[in-house]
Amino acid sequence: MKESDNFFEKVYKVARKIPFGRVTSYGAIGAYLGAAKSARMVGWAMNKAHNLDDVPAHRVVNKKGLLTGKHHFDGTNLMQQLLENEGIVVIENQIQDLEKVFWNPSEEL
DNA sequence: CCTTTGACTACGC
DNA sequence: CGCGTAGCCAAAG
Repeated sequence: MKESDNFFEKVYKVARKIPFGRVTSYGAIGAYLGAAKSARMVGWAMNKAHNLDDVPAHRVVNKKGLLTGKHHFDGTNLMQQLLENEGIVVIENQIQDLEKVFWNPSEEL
């Protein structure tokens, strides 16, 4: 393993630590990584995460709790189903009670 | 090396 | 309240 991959590596690391039934935002992860303004980079890392099985990308949503990345899963409601499976209420790609299920790595990790 | 992109976020109209 | 634009940053082509 190479620590040089730290950016993506950190993203994967944090993403794997997301507790069951919780979600976080790209910006929150980015902030934890020290790149708060690079929320997109987190998304890019997630894109590579497709190669990895350990990254629960479905637990990572945008700041509004919107399942923006569901199009990258399989094009259907798979992401929503996964979240609902964890006890998260999702309606129209929008996570309900976001504040209850939101997991902030900067505070809880 | 320079240009494009991309699963974001904030602000403005 | 929905859409557009701008700012942001790093990787891929």
